[in-house]
Amino acid sequence: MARPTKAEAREDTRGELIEAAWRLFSTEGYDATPVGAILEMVGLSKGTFYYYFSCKEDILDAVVSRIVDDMARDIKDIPKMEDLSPMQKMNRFMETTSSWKLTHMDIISETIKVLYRDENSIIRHKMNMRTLREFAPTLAEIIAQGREEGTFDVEYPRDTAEMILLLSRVMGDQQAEDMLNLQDDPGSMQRIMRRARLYLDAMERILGAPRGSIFALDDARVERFEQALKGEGVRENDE
Amino acid sequence: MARPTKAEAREDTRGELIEAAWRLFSTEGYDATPVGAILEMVGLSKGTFYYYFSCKEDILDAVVSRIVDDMARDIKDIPKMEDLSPMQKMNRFMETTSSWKLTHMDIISETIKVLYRDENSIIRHKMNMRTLREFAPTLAEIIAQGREEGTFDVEYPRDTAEMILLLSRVMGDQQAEDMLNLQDDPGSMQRIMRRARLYLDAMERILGAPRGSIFALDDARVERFEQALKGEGVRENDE
DNA sequence: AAAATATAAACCGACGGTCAGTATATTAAT
DNA sequence: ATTAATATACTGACCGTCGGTTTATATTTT
Repeated sequence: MARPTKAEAREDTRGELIEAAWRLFSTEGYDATPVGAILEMVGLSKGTFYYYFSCKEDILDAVVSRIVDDMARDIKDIPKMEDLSPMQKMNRFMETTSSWKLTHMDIISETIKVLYRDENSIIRHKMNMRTLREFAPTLAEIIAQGREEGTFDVEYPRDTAEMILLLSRVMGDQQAEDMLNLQDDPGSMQRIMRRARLYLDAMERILGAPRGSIFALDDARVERFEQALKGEGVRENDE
Repeated sequence: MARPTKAEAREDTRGELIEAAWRLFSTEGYDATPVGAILEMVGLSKGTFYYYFSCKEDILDAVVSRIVDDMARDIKDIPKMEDLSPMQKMNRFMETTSSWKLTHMDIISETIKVLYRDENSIIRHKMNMRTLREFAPTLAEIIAQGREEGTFDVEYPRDTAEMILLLSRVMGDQQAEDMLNLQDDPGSMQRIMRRARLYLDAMERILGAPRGSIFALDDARVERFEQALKGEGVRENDE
């Protein structure tokens, strides 16, 4: 009734709470999830929550850190890959971030609906800030390498990196929005693709890279993307 | 004690509520402002609020609409100004949106601190969405005119307009953040300017416009900008 | 006089957060 | 080895606040 015996003790209570919180935040929303629901899910009582976290926002930060840091691991060592040219590293970077989303598409597309509700903009905002902080140095390094080799024509790698990241963020936002309006409007698929190319072109120009050098949207990827969306589109209808 | 007589009746109760709400949201934050505080400010009671608004979020929407629509009025007729070239219209557009911020700088810089707190991202998000919806058609029209005259080299005016708008939004976000760290770091002023130029350059490239054709950041403007910031920087210290 | 309008005020349930307490685990002292 | 002292992990009742509802009531309009 108080501290559990070693046998019945949890191994990673904090982690369990974070996981449960994410499950709830991404299905119900942040405001709509009472702290009590998180505790109910893992079978603990109110007090325990405030033993591990100082307030509700604190566990949101933890949730966001966990997700973003998970993504960050995959890209952190791209600048050190010596068999890749800066341009290839750039593409690898783009691929990795976008394919992370693709791999998690099944989860994400269900989640997007919730995450992109107005009231949940705090979740997106925290993710955005964290993503910027975690990804910008890596991308800046790639850009700096490219500048030294003459592949990119930029003055300030760090600022440019942030701008590229920010651009790809708003692209993601728009695509998410488009995907939500997908079921009825058949032309929206083309709009998504058109926009994606527009953004990719913009990034090329910003980097001063040759036209077509960023190809994160090759045909195979588009194909997979369409499949994922179609699959979801069908599932969408039986609500 | 119930319905006031015609003599003591308010003229625009709803408007008063919206104004009071904005005053509180922008100084205390959205979550941190209880509905009751808005009523207290205008001297009304709970029931009245829910007579004019269906819920708390409803008055936030009203606040946002009022502000954005106010800005939108100044730009809506730019495309029809026949004495201006598309390029000039583009610059006028940029000037108007950025100078709106400048004119309201005294209010804004105090407000920014509140608005840019994580919990208030819902306010920013709603403003962003509304701004995009209200401004994009106008900007798209200007771009389309420029394309026909050969000034701009773009394929999709509407998408490009949205992208430009989105870009200037993230620029604004970054500048706001920079301004918050202004008091201690003296180099941040230069960073703000450097970034602004970076973004303006990026927009030029996206539009396929000649280098230097967008000059929303001329010296006079920079000067005024610096003054406004300095003034605030001083006031900042006596907290 | 009836209906619609504009306001008051008491009230409700849910939620975030606090707190005093409790039982187990661990470490240090004897 | 035993005991004392402290740290850890957790409980659950409780509190204040807040968004929102409901009912009442006085005034205007029709």
